[in-house]
Amino acid sequence: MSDDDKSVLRAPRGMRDFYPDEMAVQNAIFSAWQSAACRHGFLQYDACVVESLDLLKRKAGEEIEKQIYSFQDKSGRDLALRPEMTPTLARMIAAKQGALSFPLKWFAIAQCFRYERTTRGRKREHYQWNLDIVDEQSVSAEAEVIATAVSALSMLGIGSDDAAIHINSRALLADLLDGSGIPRKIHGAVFLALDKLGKLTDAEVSASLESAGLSKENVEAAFRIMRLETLDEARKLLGEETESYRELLSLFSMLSHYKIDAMARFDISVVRGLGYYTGIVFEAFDKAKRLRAIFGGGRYDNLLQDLGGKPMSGVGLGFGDVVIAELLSASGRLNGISPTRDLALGYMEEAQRPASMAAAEQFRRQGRSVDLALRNQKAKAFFSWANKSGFVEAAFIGPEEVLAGEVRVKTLEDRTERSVALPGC
RNA sequence: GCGGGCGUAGCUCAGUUGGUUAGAGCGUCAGGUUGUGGUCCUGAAUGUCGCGGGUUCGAAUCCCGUCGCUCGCCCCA
Repeated sequence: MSDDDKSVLRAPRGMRDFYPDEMAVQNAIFSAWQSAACRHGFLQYDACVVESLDLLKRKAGEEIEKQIYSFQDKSGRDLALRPEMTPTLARMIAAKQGALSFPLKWFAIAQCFRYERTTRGRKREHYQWNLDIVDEQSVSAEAEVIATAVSALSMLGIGSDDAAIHINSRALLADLLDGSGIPRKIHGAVFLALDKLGKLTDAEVSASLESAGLSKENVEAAFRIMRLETLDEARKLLGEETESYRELLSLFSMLSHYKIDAMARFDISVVRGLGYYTGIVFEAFDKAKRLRAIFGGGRYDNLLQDLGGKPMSGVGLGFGDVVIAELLSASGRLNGISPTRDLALGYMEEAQRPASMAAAEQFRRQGRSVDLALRNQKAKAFFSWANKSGFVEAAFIGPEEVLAGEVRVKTLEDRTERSVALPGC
């Protein structure tokens, strides 16, 4: 086979196929997302995967723009595969802002595309669970969104031993920086430095801060802020209880009422890259912090007005399928997940096919999932196949069964059998 | 965009300082006589050794290029 022949057998770079075993895992994740969202009163929506490039560009920086899968349709329209769901959500809400009742709680499971180098935990295509609460000012929105995500994690077997939610507030950071006399213009540089703190040496970080325009005193102040470990320390540095501080305090209190405060912690280093976050931001990580963020999100204030809608404050959360699948796999929680195979039905001779079909139909009316053999086969071959395919039960119909009007249904795991009457033909 | 590692059977990999028809395990399929699976035994199929070029009497092995995969960095969902 030549190179060309082989490459046509592979999915394009960064894109994924889901064979049945992998699809079962994917379904388990989707179903956890879906039922957690429903339990928390979110309504599902969906939208087209293709968006107008113009809409996506409004929100994206130059760097992100290069990573958008864009193309022209045959009439020359500039279109793109959506890199995230939020612009679409904002568009849908802005278009019907007068007709919708707020605050609204919506969720979507959206396939998103990003043209970039693939790495561990990051493909060019992924599914992202999006939770949004729009037009609610209070931190109850943050609490609800976080609690919903935690609920999904717990359905997948991930608890406080495995993951932690790191919470911060951009507003609090801004207050702290203001209080230290660091000009607004260069707050962004400090946000960037926070992200680098573990990766670069302190000397390198302070050098980059200085080159961004911070004075020596500013850099020292920035380091005092970046070293904060608790909310209480932050309050002391602020010298007063700012609104941003009280919001965080209130959020932690709400999380404790949901009994998920064990998973939550204040973490000054969480800033999130996305430009549109304005208030509280959060990210969930595996305990060992070996993987990328499991989910992340925060409060945005300007999203709707940027699209020409009425200003509304919202909270959003994005939870991708790739990292959680890696975490589940690393912690051995995928072992039990495989395609559901209920009852296998086989028959010895072509003559038993009609009776087998009638029996299959009877079981199916009872709501069972029945895989009826497509051709007759030997008993040995049939049971061997049924066993390795992971069926719960198997039944084999030969002349004797048809004559007796009865078939033995065998439970494969313990080899016990029970008799079931065949329907009359 | 920058840097590291790796491409041999469906999968995991051996393959000695270049030397005959390239191997193992797992998996798959078929058999071990009469209609019941996980063990065991026997047998079988499958590779232009990623691709192209070069060096050589001779290349899976050495060199160059290329494509692909992968892991970091940058950035970010």
